[in-house]
Amino acid sequence: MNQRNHAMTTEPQTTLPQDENQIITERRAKLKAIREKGIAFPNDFERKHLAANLHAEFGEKSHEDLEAAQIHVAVAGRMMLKRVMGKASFATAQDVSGRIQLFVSNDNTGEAAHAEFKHYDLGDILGAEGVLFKTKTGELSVRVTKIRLLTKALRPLPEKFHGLTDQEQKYRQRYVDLMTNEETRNTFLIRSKIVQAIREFFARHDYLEVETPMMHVIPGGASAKPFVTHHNALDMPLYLRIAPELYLKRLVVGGFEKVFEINRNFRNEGLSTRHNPEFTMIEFYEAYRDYRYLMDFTEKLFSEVARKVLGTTVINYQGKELDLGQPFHRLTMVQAIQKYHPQFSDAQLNDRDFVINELQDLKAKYKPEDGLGGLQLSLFEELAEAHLFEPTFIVDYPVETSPLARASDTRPDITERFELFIVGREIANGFSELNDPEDQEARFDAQVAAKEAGDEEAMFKDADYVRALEYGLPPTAGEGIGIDRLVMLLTDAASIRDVILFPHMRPE
RNA sequence: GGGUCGGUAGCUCAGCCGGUAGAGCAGCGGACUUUUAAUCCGUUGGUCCCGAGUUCGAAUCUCGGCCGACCCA
Repeated sequence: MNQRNHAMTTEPQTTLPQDENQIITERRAKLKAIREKGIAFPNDFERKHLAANLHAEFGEKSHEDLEAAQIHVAVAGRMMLKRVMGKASFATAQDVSGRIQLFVSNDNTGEAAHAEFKHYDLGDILGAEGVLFKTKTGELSVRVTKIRLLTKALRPLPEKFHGLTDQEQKYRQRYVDLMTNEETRNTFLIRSKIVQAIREFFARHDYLEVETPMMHVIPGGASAKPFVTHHNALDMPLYLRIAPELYLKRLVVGGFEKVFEINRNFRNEGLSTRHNPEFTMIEFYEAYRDYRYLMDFTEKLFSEVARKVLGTTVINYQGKELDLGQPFHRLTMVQAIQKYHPQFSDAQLNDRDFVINELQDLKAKYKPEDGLGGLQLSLFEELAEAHLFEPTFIVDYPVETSPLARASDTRPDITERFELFIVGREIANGFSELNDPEDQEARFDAQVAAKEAGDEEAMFKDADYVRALEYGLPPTAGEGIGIDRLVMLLTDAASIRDVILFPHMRPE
């Protein structure tokens, strides 16, 4: 019965425009001929060598040394370039590590095999065996004795010199982008190294890596609109998580005193060069620490990751230089506003009416019901945020916009919270955690009231989370870092889509 | 949501003061045994994003729409 239900649901499907063309037709005919001769997609070629390893090991050897050594190799890869010259040909094969040149000739490969090779197309995947040698110009190459077509490519590669440049196609058909653009491959190699370096950092600090639910009954831990899905068996709505925060802190309650999770969050918001609906965050929590410790810890993390991945802490972002190895600036919101707008006095920026006036003059978005802190935050976002190019911690966030953060002991209207801005973008958010269950419950109630008053991004009340706090959360500090934005910074990427393999796109 | 730019051959792009579409690469055929985006000769290939309007005639001008990139909110 359930199966019937499933069968009756509409299956998502994609239909691509009819795009057969002369080239594809030609290649289909070639494939048909290959099928008629035998196995068209063989899987018995034994690849023994990678291009980059061969260059590293034998690239410096002389022509004579190579001839004397007679090094037999078996390489495989996609044919990216092809130069046919009658009785001999050159081809460039690309594997995961790089490229190696193949020399195919009547003399070494045989006339029949060479004749067949001439009909191979750019993009085809080849396997070749032969002996290493150096060409006249000194390029390490394989003098091919055997060559086979392993996979016929039916679709042509983009133009060989410019590669794929159309941004939309680079995102939609990332596989084509990856096979043609070294820069794209490099971006995602760096991304992988960044994540690896982060894991190493946390492992060395004795953190436990955990996985908490992606599907939440109550979406919590951030102020954002969630995606909704439906659980059939339980017949109830579920929300894709907007943050793992509340679950990670439950783990600290349970006694895992240092935890982190690197995974996706989902926020049902617009798309931009800085926003993708699913994005990767690391969140981490450590007991018996506060937000000041986190700031120092974050500086260490960023400079270590940069040094490991790029070999330096000095990075160039969109033509401007910054150093992740220097201590980051630390400013309050008011100080940050004054840094770029010194005409405002402390008295003015602490005058509610004055701030509202400024916001109105700037035609800025703000919530009129906000207290001074919330209004200052709106003004900060309007006047200062985009200018914070060098790493800067902004501190003293108002209680009303920080419902999970511990309030200051000296100023009850602000929290022990910071956000880190680099190149004008928010990249991290951390605070001393609110571990007073009664205060937390009151803050949730205030959020619920705001939601009922129409604030779609206000938080839901999570009663079990309050119950967990009632068992006792030790004093704890926690932080989230946007991995995509960090990768943008370290790969000099202008758009978040450039650092996400398959960014969200409107369906074709 | 607003602004700017763009959508022409498989790819990279010309053509856009209206006269019915071009180059390079890729493909196909030919020459060429050390090329490097090989070169040379020949050649196939188009829903000029979609729709409407203006006009004798629209890739080109006008309007509407779709899609994308960038900037702004």
